[in-house]
Amino acid sequence: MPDAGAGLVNRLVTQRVHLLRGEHLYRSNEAVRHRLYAIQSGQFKTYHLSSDGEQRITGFQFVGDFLGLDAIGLTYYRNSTMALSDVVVCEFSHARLVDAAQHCEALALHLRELLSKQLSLAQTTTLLLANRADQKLSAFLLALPSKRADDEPDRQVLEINMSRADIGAYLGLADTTVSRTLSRFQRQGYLALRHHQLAITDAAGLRAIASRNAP
Amino acid sequence: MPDAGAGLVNRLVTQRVHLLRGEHLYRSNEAVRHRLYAIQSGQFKTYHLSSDGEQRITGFQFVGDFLGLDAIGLTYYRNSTMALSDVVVCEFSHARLVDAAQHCEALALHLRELLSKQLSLAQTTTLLLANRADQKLSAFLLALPSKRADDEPDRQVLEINMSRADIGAYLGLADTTVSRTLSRFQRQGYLALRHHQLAITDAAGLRAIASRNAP
DNA sequence: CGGCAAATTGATAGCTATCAAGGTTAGTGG
DNA sequence: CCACTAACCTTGATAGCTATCAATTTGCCG
Repeated sequence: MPDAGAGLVNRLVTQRVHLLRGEHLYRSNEAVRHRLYAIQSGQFKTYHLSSDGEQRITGFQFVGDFLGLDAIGLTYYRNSTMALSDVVVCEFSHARLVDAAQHCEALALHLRELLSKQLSLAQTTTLLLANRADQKLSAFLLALPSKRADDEPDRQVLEINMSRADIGAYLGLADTTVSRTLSRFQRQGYLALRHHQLAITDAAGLRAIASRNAP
Repeated sequence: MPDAGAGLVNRLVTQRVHLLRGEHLYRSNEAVRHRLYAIQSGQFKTYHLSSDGEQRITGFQFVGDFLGLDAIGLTYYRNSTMALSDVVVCEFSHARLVDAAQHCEALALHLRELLSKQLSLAQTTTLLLANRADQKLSAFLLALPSKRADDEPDRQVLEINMSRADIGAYLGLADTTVSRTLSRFQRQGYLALRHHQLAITDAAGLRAIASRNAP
């Protein structure tokens, strides 16, 4: 959030919600509670249930991302949002936020830009439609929020709390293909993976894979 | 647009823009003109240019869809928008729209809902990430806006102004695969295709293809 | 420690990208 | 109005990739 009304925004936070790994913030077909949520720590996944019971992952959300923006005009939630790790979110009342925005043009502008940015981002996600598995996966890994290692500039560390099956459902790949490709990336020295910790050791190499059409 | 201020909205239209097939409404990296556009007739495609010059289709837009919503907070456009047929769009000034929304809560609500709906839709597009070509293509065809034939209830007629290559770039398929799959759908009696006119003759069959995971 | 879910890895069949060759459509210029 | 050209579409053959099935291994939680 911008400086323009940090105190104001803090007064709009109705509560801080703690969830454990596996718990839902809301589920599909529940009545919309007209709340917005900002992720303070942890990771989420949002998904639809298809008619045959399969989960279709629509996205992963990280620290700083907002949840609930896509439910603003709705009566029932259209997707389910599950914590992939223990998480903390700030809860806002949408009505009070709108009310405040009426009297603070800076806040209103920020809200519009936030929605527009989310929209732009959701559309860009289409970049994941590359046709080869290594392209999808390298683009996916590079898009994840990561922390640069202090000592090595090209080494980026990040947390992968989602399962291989989740990644596959998101990218349109079988979980075995995700596992295979990650293993191959390790053998080829692009990354190191241990438990839920992933370190990208050759970001330039991954970018090359993600962007090349023909080898 | 809702009844709440139809006259008001009409006064916000700065002009009607006519474009020919192949012309651009705006291009990537152009300065944002702070306009919103509502499609009155025709079809558009929006795309990114990847580093190697390939077009990545981010979406197709049809009558009633809005353009420019994803550029609200930006200085430069992040995608290019091209007319796939002769088109007519209504141009709005974003600033004047925001100004009017300040004094008309119904309009403000409608705008928020519009953005939220677009966001929800952009996320749902992830459904196109199915792993088989016939699933992608059947889901794609069913999502296109169509007119029901008056005489036959199960027959839906729609216009396909985009090329096979465009569809392929959107779904993550080669253009030959799109062509092949469409041909097969015709042989199997799911649809009839002639020039840019497409008729879905067995929507239920296509839905079955789109939703089944294993045959 | 035991049971279970997740991850890895191998073998195989099926699908799709690629390369290549006509055929068709649409748009251009005479 | 017609011929021509370029882009688009279709279709075939082949190689490469991925889904699937299956068997282990690893890690997690009670």
